Amino acid sequence: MQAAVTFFDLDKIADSGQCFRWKKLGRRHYRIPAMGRLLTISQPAPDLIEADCTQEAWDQIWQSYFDLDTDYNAIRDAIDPEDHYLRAAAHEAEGIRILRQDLWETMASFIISQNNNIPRIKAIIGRLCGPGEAFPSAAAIAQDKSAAALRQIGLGYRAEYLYEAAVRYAQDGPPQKMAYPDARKHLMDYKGVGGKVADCICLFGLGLKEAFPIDTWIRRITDAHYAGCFPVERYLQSAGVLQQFMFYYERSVVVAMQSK
DNA sequence: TGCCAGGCTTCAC
DNA sequence: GTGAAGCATGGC
Repeated sequence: MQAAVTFFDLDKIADSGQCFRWKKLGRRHYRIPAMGRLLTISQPAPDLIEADCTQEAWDQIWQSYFDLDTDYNAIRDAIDPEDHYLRAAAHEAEGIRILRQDLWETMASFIISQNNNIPRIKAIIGRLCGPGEAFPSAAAIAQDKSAAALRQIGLGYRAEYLYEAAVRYAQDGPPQKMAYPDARKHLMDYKGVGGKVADCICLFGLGLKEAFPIDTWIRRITDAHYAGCFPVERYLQSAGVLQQFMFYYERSVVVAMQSK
């Protein structure tokens, strides 16, 4: 099927550090294992996508996954006109959307992400999934794995965190729908989930855009451009989107510098 | 070799 | 509540 899109760039989303299992097939062309399915999608023109799913599946699953009901142009246009750094970041990051990903996969992935780099996160998650390309459920990890087995695929000290989280999540099931402050608090009750990882889970797994994850990159940005404190109160329902723009922008600048 | 990576827990104060 | 040490691993 085909669909019209706006503010959408597959390559930028893939390179924005929120998803770790997209497989690049070519320019703006990916195989995406997500939501218990496998989608092949390409973007032959900026405002057009082609995907190998039915219209019904697109409407019911992928439209939500890509957050196509949110007006990202409006978010960009609401940026403080005096904030030149943020405006530049939003311009460079045009097309990035916050994916609404499976909650358990997001939780597990960002537990693995702590004090880690993106290529290695991808490699570990690849070994965790194995050849089947399906992300193991919490119950599957709780039953079939052990902390020692997780260490063997490179999780390091995070192995215990992931194993304990799997056991608990398999037992309790996903949390009830909660507002952002409660959801964040609930997630931080998991061992190995601190403020930053909880915010990533809120943002990418629960669609709570108030969440504003502060990692080493965002810390550097806020220190350099915002006197250590980004004005989240100005952007209540979109702070997480802007965080993602800045994260992408800063990293793209550094990568461009390194390749010179 | 030392530093860094989408940080967190623990412990001292 | 804040601050520092320790934590696995691999790339640079």
